[in-house]
Amino acid sequence: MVALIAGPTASGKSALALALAEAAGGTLVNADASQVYHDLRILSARPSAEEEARAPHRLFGYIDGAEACSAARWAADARATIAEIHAEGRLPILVGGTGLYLKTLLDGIAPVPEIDPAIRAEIRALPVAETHAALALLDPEAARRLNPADTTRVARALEVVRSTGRPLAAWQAKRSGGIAEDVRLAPLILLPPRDRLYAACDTRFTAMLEGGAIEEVEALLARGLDPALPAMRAIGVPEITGWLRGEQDRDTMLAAGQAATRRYAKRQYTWLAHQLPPYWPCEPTQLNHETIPHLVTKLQYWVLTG
RNA sequence: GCCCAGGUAGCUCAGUUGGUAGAGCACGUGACUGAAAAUCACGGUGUCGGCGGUUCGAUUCCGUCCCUGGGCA
Repeated sequence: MVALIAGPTASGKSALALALAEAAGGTLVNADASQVYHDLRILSARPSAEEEARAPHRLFGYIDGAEACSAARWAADARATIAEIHAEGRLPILVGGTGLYLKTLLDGIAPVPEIDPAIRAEIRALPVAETHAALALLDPEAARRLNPADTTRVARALEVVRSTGRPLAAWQAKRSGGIAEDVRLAPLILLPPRDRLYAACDTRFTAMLEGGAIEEVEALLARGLDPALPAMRAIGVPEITGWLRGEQDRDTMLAAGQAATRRYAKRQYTWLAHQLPPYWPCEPTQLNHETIPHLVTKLQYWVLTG
């Protein structure tokens, strides 16, 4: 049995997961793409030391910011971690907001081999237009299918065909590594009212600024990392960096950080509402001290009854 | 009180030599197979400050009032 609590940022999923862990002897497993980075405690809203002391936490802050995680890497780590937790006789509780990571863990992903780092670096240094033109020669089908401005996907398609000699679509005909067939799942998707969620996003970014986010960015900048790394692109890092460099005033930076948080929550909302199995239960109310115990009870029942 | 400059989308602003208006951001809808807190697609949401006047027609011209900013007293 694996419990799964998914929801957009600032939906209160961590508090619910922690309460379930305490009630059911569970171990939290992070399923959030930014909370994996050690350098981002405050900006990724990772659980505090006090919260981590209340129940075992896994896959939080376990990757150095100088590295780039990926859906496949996280899913492999999560698969192994879940097996360990089961061996301990505890309940794994997946908690996070990165839909692609969860889908990869459950349904697997195309078994594309590692990309030659030199090819990847070369392609990412190119302007999209050139990448797309190169893709049109090596994988015309992908070039037609993808939007020419979609830098991430166009680069991915080109690096795959150049590094492996096969087009991406050929690899994607098959998925591997998913655990959905092997485990029983007790899922819950949190979809709180949009206005409440946005208010929580705004409050959250303000609190981060007052709670050490600036020092966190300063420390990150002191490392001199590539700005293209995921840890350097996390919400708040570019905004605070711009302010520290005097490119914008504090109010502008605050508003930009809040807007980025809201837009992120909205994309998660769309993803969770459309890309996950439609029969998964949803929780449409805002979580608070009254609703959390009720949901914990409900989840415990689902866990027990499978 | 007088003089200037403004008042157009949620915000910052363009613009219309008179034919009811458009950019960026915000916002909305959506896509998503190894960077996903990423990347991308589509959508203009509006008493053009109020009230009069001129005109076939006013957001545009005129009058007046209100509001904001600056200056002079």
